[in-house]
Amino acid sequence: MTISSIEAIALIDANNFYASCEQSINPHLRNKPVVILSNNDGCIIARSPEARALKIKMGSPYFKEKERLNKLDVAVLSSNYSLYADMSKRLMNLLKNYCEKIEIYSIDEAFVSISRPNNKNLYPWARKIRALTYQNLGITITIGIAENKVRAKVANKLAKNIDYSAGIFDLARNENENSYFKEISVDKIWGIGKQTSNWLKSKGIKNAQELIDMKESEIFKKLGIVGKRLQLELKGYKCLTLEKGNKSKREIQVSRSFGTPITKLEDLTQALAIYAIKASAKMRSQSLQTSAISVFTRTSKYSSQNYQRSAHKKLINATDNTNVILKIVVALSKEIYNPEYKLSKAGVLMQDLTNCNYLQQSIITYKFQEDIKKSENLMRTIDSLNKKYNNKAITWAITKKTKEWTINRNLLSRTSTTDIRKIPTIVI
DNA sequence: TCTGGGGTCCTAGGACCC
DNA sequence: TCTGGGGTCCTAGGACCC
Repeated sequence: MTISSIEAIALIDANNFYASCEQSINPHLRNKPVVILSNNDGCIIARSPEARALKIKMGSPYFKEKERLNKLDVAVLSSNYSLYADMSKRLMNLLKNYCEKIEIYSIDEAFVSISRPNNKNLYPWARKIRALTYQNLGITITIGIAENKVRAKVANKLAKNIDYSAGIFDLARNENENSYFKEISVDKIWGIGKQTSNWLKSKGIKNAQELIDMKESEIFKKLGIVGKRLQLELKGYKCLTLEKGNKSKREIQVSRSFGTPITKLEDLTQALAIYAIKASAKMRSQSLQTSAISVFTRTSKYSSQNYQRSAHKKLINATDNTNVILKIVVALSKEIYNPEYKLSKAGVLMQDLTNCNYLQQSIITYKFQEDIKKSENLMRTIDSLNKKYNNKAITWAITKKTKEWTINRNLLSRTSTTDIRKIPTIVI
């Protein structure tokens, strides 16, 4: 019989992920200030360390910063999600080889579990994956190690804040952890957002140590079970488990802000139709089907007009069929349209998702089985052609009319790792 | 002029039932 | 005439995350 070793949890994330990806495929950008813009070239969502040093703010709208960025000679790029998704896949595949369990938490972050060796020292392990990631992907990662998820997040923050940490920090290997906890402001703790941190501050709670020492009943009364779990994890108890494997999605959303606000029903319907086609393909790629479809639209958060509507439709049979979904979405779009408002954003949601491998078919529709089969084959063919020809092969006529409202992506980098035609060329 | 997108979890309260 | 209260299920919306 073996004595089971103590399991440690690490939170591994990539530093300035989007900016690092761009710098990794384009040598000219290395060691230069780089910022990445959100969809629609709206605001700044990632900065290289060099850009950070210039005090360029995260989340700041691009149009306000444009001039200054120009003056400072900062490279500005639209976000290139196919590049980031591909780099993410490579990163996660690498991590998988060096841990026992992995929960991919976001595009640039993963919780992993690893048992502590006899001498308890995980620094050599951490240094190894950090070096490998840099060598193979050109990306720097930070590793925070502790006993549970919340503390691993704290450790990761400390690894970033402490100069001599070299990107690795093991909270369980530190004696004077209170002094570290006093350095962590409450609003930097995972799970504490703006509302909660305002409340805590009004109670005189400013840092992680004070939160740990706060009366449990008071936290539970205000923050419920979520707050209670958070406090217990900070104290070192294990409340949150590692979600293993590919947990299937509960909903799929496709939504965008418009480049220019729209007022015509035609445009709204067209936009929603395009999003519905995307969402349907996304569902099929994950073997999911929807039984509840929602659409929504709204005016800009920053305009004087305030209008927001959504409409829903429940389905008797779950479906992933674009034709079926399009019909519903087009009908729903009429319900949320209002000609008096300048609409700035719209989207579709596929909810009540079920995995079609376990799907129940309603008996009423039995006689339509043949039609459904035919339709399924058609969808499969379209998906595979689009995969082969880079999403340009087949689509629905409604998407082809001229669009005045489409999003701006004026500063896109090349899709070097996912499109063979865009591979970097070397001139000798 | 121009301010992202896509998720999850939890809770309060309404509808309905007996 | 007086008209309870507990349980369940569902939904909208809040809060948070990256």
